[in-house]
Amino acid sequence: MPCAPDVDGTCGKAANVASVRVQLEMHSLWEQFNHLGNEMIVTKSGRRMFPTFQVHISGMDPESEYVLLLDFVPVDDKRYRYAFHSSSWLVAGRGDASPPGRVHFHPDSPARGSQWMKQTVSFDRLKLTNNLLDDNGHIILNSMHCYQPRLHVVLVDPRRDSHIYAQRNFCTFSFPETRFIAVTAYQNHRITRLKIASNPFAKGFRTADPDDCSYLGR
Amino acid sequence: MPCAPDVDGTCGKAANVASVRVQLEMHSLWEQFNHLGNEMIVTKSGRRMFPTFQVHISGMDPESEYVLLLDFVPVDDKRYRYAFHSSSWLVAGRGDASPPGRVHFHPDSPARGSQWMKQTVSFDRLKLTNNLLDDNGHIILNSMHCYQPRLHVVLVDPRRDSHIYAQRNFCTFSFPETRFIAVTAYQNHRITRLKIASNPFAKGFRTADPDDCSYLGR
DNA sequence: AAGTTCTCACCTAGGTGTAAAGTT
DNA sequence: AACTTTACACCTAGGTGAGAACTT
Repeated sequence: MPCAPDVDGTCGKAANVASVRVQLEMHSLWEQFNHLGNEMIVTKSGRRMFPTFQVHISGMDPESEYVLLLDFVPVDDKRYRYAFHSSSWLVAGRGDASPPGRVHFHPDSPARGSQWMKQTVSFDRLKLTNNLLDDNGHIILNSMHCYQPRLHVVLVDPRRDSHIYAQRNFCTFSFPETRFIAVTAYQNHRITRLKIASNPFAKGFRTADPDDCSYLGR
Repeated sequence: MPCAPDVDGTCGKAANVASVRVQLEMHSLWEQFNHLGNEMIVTKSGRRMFPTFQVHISGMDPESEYVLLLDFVPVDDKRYRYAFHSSSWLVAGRGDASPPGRVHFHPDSPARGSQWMKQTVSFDRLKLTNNLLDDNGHIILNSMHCYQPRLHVVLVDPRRDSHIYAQRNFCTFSFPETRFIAVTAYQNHRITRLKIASNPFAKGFRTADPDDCSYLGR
């Protein structure tokens, strides 16, 4: 289902951002992870997300330039722990201090609307880290905290003093099914199994167990 | 040795292109290949160059934006063939019709001078093909013809009507030691041996022969 | 005979979870 | 006890020239 922008950017210009629509790719895979309580590994050197955050975009002005970026907002101010006996996440106290807030610019930015719209936009170069001192430009997250990824679409306004209008030139998209808890090691074994079953790079850990293929939904 | 631009772009602007200097990386490796008569494989699906065309750039305005691109000019209007008995290239007649002229934009283009200058700029994504109908954007060359790669540095002028000044906004760099003959299979066995000795992806063909390491120059 | 295409084993480069070891 | 780090085997993805097969 397409997602309408959280911020309405209606204004009189030929190219604005109000008509932009964004659809999450691999929606049903995200739903399966979200249903189990999704986890994403963070490491010192940085770890990719899986599933990858990928979207299909429509409604851009083909000739105008846009910048796409992703950030991660804490869902709450809590620290979590996993209760193995009940297979569930419990609140373990107040959240730790937020690490330096960073954004990940899609490496193709800036690009024209026609470029963004003609194929799936994939944020597969993005990496998550728990290293507060990271200087590779990775996204820094607190382990055992819950995060919501957000996509921002920014119209590059060629006019001088465009900062005056900047508030009208971007919109934000948030897909609740992409929420996850950052971890240094997987807690829920069902998450581990679904990652192994669906991530091509983990094929070496697959068994002949047909349950491993259940994510195919067929 | 830095290479001064072929085209002098002196003009009164704060940022121009006349002061740009470009230095070829892996110069001594290029020299060794050039000394033997360099060959580059072309295939239907596209083949990387080796050595890779890499440069170090200085003299740009850090704040201005530049586009970098590579093209390949025929050195002459001749077709060559390799004489195995004399281990040398001979003229085999007039050159074939030139394929569609293409340029390869460096994928980071456009970028600010500070970005281009802070590390080696590598054209390792560029691929050479002999397929006249290629639609992957690869550089199309005639096999058994000789080519000279050229680097163009284009200043992105933010002023309106910048096309009026466009002729002053680019310069071209040409390194004679990067010249080569396009082939579908290597002709000179010494070129083959030097490629195997110096290209990490050909390590599987290396023997214990110490000659294979001669390119190290030690 | 000369040049091109194709498949292949062998690499580089780097993304996986595992299990043991380390840390607090 | 709870969490993090590290080395590792096993993958994906794709860049090599060899050599056989194919084309003209």
